[in-house]
Amino acid sequence: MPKRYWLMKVEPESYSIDDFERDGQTCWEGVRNYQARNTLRDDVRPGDGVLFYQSNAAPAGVAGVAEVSKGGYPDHFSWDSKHDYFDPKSSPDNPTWYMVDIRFVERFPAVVSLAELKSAPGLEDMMVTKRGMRLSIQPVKPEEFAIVRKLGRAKTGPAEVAKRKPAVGKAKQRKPGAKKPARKRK
DNA sequence: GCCAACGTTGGC
DNA sequence: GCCAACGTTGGC
Repeated sequence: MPKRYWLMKVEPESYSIDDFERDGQTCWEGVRNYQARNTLRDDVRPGDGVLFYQSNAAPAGVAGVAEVSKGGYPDHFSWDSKHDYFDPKSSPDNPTWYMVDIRFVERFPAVVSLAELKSAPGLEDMMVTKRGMRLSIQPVKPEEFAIVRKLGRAKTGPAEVAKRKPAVGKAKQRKPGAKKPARKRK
């Protein structure tokens, strides 16, 4: 199976690119939509490329790139009655919902906004640019992925303007850890 | 906060 | 199976 590409939505209020960069890895869970579930369960494979999209944000847009580190597996939060996304229909024997793990790859100096995606040549067919598109995981064409990454890398941001302080001592060691929901329900 | 566009639910 | 009501998503 050739490498595929996806756009995954996250609400930064729940889990932002900052959190992701710090954690290095996260599980992307909380999907409670059948079409998205089928994609996670059947199509998403380790090594696939991911555009990390922040929705409900100002501006909404792609904040960076990730890679799938674990393909679809049952979303155990769905049968945890204390969890926000608990679903009584789902059980370990017969899981209704699936999730995947993603690994942090890169962060753009600034977000590639939805408006930019909509006006960029070559992205006319990207699902996320369509009105009313609510799917939380969307397939992305390899060419589209490349264009978005190029736009993101071409950005300048605070990180480039301000000079970075040279790292001192050893890098902070962080264990990629136990998880935080990708999205949160009020 | 507004509100349009979705997806789901449930009465019939 | 239809479809109205309702809850959610998500840009702005």
